[in-house]
Amino acid sequence: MATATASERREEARAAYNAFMKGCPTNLLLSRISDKWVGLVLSALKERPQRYSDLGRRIAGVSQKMLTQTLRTLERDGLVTRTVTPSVPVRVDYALTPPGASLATLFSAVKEWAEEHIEEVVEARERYDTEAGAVAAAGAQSP
Amino acid sequence: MATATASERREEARAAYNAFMKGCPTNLLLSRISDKWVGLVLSALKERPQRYSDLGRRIAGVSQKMLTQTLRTLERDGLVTRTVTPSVPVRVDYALTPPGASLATLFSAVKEWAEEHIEEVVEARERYDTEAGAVAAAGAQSP
DNA sequence: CGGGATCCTTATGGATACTG
DNA sequence: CAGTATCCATAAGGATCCCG
Repeated sequence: MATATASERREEARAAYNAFMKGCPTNLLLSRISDKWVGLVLSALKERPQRYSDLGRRIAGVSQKMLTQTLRTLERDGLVTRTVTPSVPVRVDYALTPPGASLATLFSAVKEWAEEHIEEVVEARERYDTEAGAVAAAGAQSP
Repeated sequence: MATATASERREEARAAYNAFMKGCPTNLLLSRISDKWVGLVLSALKERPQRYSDLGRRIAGVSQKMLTQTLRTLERDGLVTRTVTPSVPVRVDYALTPPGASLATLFSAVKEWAEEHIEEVVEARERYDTEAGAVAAAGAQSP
C-alpha cells in the first residue's frame, strides 16, 4: 500500500532521533565509558603500559573476546596504542595515549562523585523499598 | 591439586568479580548514568520541575515505558521527587532533589569533556577505519 | 601468545493494549 | 493524564573452537 501508516511515520521519527543521538558527543562518550570493561582497562593502563595477557590476568573475570573488543574500540578511538613485537611468541603491548589518559582522569572524577554520594543513594533506595506497601495515598501524611 | 580446570577457575573468578562489581559505588553510578534516558531526564528537570507529559513531549522519542521506568529508578535512588496532585485529571510533577541536581552537574562535566575531546576521537576513528579498509570494518563497530 | 569467527544466552528497550 | 502489563526484537556479553 502506498499509504504511509502512522506506525511507519513513528518509526521514521524514531530512526531520525536515534541518528541524532548517535552523533551527539555526550552519547558517544557515555556509550564508551559505560562499557563494562573500559573503566578497568583504563585504570589498569593508567598505572603502566601492559601486555595483553597481563591485562587479562589483572582484570580477572574478563573473557578474551571482551578484552580484545574493548581494546580494539579504545585503539580505534585513539585512546590506547597497540604495539606488536613480532618475536617468536608474539608480544603485544598496550598503553594510554594522552587523550586516553585524560579520559582516565575523567573516570576518576566520576569515581570520586560515586564514592561521595553513593551512601545517600543506597539509603534512599532502602527507604523506598521499605515503604513499598504504603505508596498509594498521596495525602497520607495529613498535617 | 590442579584438577580444577581452567574454565572452572575462570568461572569462579568471574563470579567473585561480579559480586565485587555490584557493590562497587562507581559501577552503581555508571549503570545509572549510562541509562539511555537518564541524561535527558536529568537535564530536562535541571531547567525546571516538570510534569510527566511535559517530559514525554520534551524528550521526543522516549516510550512511556522507558520514561516511567527511568523516573521510577531515579525516584527510588532519591534523585528526583514525585508529587501527585489528585485533581480531576491526575497531575504528577517531577523535580530534582539536591543529590539529583548534583548528579546533573556531574553530567555536565562529562558532557563538557565529551565536547572538548570528541573531535580527536572521531578523527582517530576515521583514520583507523581508513587504514584498516574493508578488513576490520566489519568486526568492530560500536554505537 | 594474541587473537578471529561462530554460536548461544540473557539483558535492554520498544510496541501495543488496557486501567484508575 | 499517568501510568501498568504483556509480548517481542535486538544487541551486549560470554563460551568455544580454531588459527598464525
